[in-house]
Amino acid sequence: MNRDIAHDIRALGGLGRTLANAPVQAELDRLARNHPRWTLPKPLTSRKTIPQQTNTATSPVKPWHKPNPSPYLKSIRTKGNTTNFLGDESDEDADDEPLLPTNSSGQKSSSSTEKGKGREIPMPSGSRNTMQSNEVNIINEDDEDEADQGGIYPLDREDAAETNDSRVQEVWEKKGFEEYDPRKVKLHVNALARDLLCEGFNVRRIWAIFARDGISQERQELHIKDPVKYGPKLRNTRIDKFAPDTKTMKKSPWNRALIHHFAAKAGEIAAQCKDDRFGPEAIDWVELFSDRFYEIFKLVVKARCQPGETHEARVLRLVVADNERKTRNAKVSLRHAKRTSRSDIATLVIKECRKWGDQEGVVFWSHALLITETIEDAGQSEEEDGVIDVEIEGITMKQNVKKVSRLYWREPVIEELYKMVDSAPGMETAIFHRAGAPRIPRIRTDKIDHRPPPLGLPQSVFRKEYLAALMPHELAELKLADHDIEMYDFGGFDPNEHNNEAMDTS
DNA sequence: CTACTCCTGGCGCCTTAACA
DNA sequence: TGTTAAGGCGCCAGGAGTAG
Repeated sequence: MNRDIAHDIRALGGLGRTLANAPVQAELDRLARNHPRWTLPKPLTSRKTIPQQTNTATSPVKPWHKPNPSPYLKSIRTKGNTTNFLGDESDEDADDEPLLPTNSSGQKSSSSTEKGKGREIPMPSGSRNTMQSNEVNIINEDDEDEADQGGIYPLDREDAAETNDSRVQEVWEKKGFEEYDPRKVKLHVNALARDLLCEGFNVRRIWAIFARDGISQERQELHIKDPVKYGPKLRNTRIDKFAPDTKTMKKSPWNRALIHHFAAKAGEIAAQCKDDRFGPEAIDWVELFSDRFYEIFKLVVKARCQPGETHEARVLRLVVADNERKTRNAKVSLRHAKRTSRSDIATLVIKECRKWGDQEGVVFWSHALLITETIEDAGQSEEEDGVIDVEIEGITMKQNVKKVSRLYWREPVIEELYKMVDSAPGMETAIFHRAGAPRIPRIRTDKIDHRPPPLGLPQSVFRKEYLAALMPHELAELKLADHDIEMYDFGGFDPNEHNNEAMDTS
């Protein structure tokens, strides 16, 4: 019987793919329904009726994959409710004053004329590029020999002429059919904007744009005089850096025209998309590009030499800031990974225990799941790299370990619980197929992690001494939840004592 | 109070090394 | 060769802080 289960799960792939299919949300829904039975009377109102069909029980939806639409999607419903008479057409081309009339026409055929126009604009160094407008497609195909797969656009030469001939459009037109997925819309929107920006500034990454040269003063004066002829282009373009701070940079007419030019192109590409990957809602491209450019403006200002700062000091400042950021992100990622994998593990064991008819196992792992999803990412302890001495056949060697710190507000039995949860994949070989690299050993230390707890937690996940030591206003600020979770003392507890026939610990 | 600024958390994707 | 853990990278977005 166990062999069948093992085969069944291994057929899905390795542990990673197994965890990906853990129906955590479905189990949580079940807990929301069932769990209070043990400690509370039945709720007065049977609120959501959750179907106990198997399709929801096997749905891989995870609670941390909350529906999180892009902030640049304008919901049709809310818009219709509030200000429908203010004009729904404002999404594409209502921003007329800084917008270039050339691209608002939205014609693909106009690109050749714009291109011709682009060539006659005096460029500081790009006059050498005498590419014919007819040949652009051919040249592009030569350039794109490797780019059609991953959407990577080959970089132009440093001195290439600016042009409105965007290759992004062709690439996105060639993308295959994709089903409409509300959760993917944001990814597509962001990806299109990213492609346009990287192509426009001839960089591989958006963050590199800040290091590009700025647009010249003369060109900006020309732009003021004739915005149509001398406006920003889509490719090999520049930003206006003549500003002391981000605010002025944002107000620059050139930069605003740039934002609207990119936004219009993105809207055009999205409108011509053959499938529904961009969804039915209007996309506020101007807002999106404004935000992206604002990031670039910040980098431009931050990367400048501060008064009295040497070049070396500036480089050091940027490197240090970057490293700090990386360290922060690493910790955040780690806590999230801990939480998701623990919830996945608990959910999968629940599933198997149910198959085995192991009711105690279901209860145990339901508790683990409930705890984990209650305290979420913030309730996971941090780790830091460390080295310990281990003795192997009388020889001392260094071994890399992870030193796990201790959350100062968390109820200590949760740590005992997590010790068991973390060891489960190693013991439950029938469920978890462990191939590949072994985990780095975890050493629990007494180092205290003083991150504050998240708000709205139930009282029992806190260490009692922590709560007792709080000032009344501090306690109120925790906004403790109305409900509570039954806690169990796992100190010295062996979960496998009771159900050896179900747990394959050998 | 609103609008803007920007810090920090979140997350998808990738690479690398170790192992079955 | 395929799978895993682990870490890094790059981009994105929520929301706290602050100026007006």
